[in-house]
Amino acid sequence: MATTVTIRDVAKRAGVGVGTVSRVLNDSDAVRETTRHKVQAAIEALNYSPSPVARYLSRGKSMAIGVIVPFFTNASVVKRLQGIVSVLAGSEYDLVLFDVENTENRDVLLTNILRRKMVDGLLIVSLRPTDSDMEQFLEAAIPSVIVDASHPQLNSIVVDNVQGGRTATQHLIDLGHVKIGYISDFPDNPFNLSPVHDRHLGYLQAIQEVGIPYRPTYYREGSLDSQEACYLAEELLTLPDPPTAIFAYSDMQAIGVLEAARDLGLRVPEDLSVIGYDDIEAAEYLRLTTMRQSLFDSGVKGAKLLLDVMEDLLPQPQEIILPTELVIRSSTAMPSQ
Amino acid sequence: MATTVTIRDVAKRAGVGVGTVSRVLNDSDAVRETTRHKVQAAIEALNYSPSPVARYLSRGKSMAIGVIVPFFTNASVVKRLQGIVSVLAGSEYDLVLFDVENTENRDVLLTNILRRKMVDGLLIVSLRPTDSDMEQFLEAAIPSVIVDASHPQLNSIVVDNVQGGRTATQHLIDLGHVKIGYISDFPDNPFNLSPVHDRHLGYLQAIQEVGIPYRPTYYREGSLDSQEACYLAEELLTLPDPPTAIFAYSDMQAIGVLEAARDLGLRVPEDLSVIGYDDIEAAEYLRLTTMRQSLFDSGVKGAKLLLDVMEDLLPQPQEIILPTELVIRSSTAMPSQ
DNA sequence: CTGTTAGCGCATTCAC
DNA sequence: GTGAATGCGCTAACAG
Repeated sequence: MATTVTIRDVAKRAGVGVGTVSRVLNDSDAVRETTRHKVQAAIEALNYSPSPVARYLSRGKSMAIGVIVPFFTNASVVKRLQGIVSVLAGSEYDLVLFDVENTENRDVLLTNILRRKMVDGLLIVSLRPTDSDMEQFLEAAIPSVIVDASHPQLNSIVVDNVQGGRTATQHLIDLGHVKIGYISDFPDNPFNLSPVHDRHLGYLQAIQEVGIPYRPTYYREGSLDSQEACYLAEELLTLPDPPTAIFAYSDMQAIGVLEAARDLGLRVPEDLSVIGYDDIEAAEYLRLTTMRQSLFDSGVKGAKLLLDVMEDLLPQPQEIILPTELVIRSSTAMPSQ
Repeated sequence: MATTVTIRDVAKRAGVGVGTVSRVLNDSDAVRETTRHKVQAAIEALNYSPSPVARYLSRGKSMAIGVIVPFFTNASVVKRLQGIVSVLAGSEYDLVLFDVENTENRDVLLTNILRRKMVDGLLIVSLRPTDSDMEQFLEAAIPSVIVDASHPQLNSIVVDNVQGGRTATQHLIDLGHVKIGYISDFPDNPFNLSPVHDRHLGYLQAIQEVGIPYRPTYYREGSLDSQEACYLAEELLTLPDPPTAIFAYSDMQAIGVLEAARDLGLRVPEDLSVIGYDDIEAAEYLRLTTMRQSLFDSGVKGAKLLLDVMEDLLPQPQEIILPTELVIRSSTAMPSQ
């Protein structure tokens, strides 16, 4: 039957004590070769492998890393997660995935994970801990890294979104655009305020730098959803004096803008320039000009940093800033007139 | 300090025994109201929550569901996973994610997961267990469900890929195409043989049904990667007598075909019709005609089935067949001449 | 070097 | 109803 074989069975079979078996399991050096072989033979014979759970209970380590992601349906989040998976798969840690879809959910999750010490390390994607969260963090003392958000007291992997927003807008300006619309994510999104704020700030800085006045009518906000962005873009494009270029907060939204243009019979880039942000895969297929932030790489870097922190317990919170890069494809060009 | 608060602390604080605390934790009915309140107060005061690990050890359940996915970078796999996440997030189970990138990896993983009983249930995506795996499955007796693959002895969620392949090809034929290329995944892919075989079979059936001879030159195979598919499509399209339509095994590959057409200055659908399979999100943006298989839904159904199996221990392996649907967009049309 | 023992935190009998 | 004792499988500290 499937009657679990325990360390005791192995010990008996090998004619040794459980302590010895435990030693060879954790390859302690203090075991005679002959004994080690006997034990290993017994392990083979019994087809034994130790229970990670019991090990955890006894040792206080779960050998698991928790990954908290918001809106797992979001393309850029998935891309970051892929980076995380790629490094964790090669580690000895299991990856426990938590999806956060709303704020209540979020709080409960964080509290449980932290209090119960369910994991040895925590990777938080695109979510900024509140100040009250921080107490729990400090209390739980679980090594953590935030990807795409930051907190002074926590390790984080970020990009300079102000700069990114500036560069994107600057690209449009360089092309000769003056009437530049901006489609944003909700800035009061309870999850991850800074990137949406920063990117918009970059946009503002760029236009103000060259003396383009800010036109509130050119600003729209909605969720990270191409449908909704499409709708917002149509609003912008049917204005009496519509923008000749639109900067979208994310590629998903830029895709919505592209659809709006198509629906309205506008050619891109002849009649309308569109620039996105992220460089998700679809951006390439659609030949969308965008600000690339190394999504996958942010996951890789975050996971590696976490692993480091878990080993050395680096005392100082690190903040790694990843570069951002303008990728010019075929969705931006000079305004037609 | 972060000194974990245990059930014992709660018991002491409430002036009761640990047994009683345990009872209210698992809301056993056999507890007096007043006592229950005392205990709950203590729990609140101490900010206590039980350790899932200890609970597991004592009860034999890990409260975790393992999800094994191959090539986590694959868009359709991600989509299925999203469906799984959406239902598991609402359950009391944690989701432990395992990524399989090669066959050795795969075997080790499966063995470990099964032998160690790390999880209470297992969801396997797009991977078919070998016969030798099956021994382990039966031995471990862990409730399992396979999504997008099947095995007579295991629960599974599948689509009829032969039918899907037929329908896709038939659509091209109905449009008037005769010279129909096919770009496949590797059929000797060690992971998931049947869909790639089945879909091609559907293609063959469809053309033979109407008397179109099979032309081996119109067949190419490569990985599920748009780059590679692009290359293969260029081979097809630069043939002396090139196909007027191409059926790609997956949308990702169809996207590669689209790129090849663009590189070659071919208009889609005027000069070339392209049909994909899956209906991933990008397919919509690109207005790609494709065979939709409800990726997300397959994850949802799989997770739900697993949950059911874990509760009732349905003895009979279920096989749920999901429908497939032709989605006509703008990448297919009549051949130009 | 190696056997024995005492927990890890909780669920579960078993008496009271 | 409720408290005390036992065990889940393993590690670690302690003798020998």
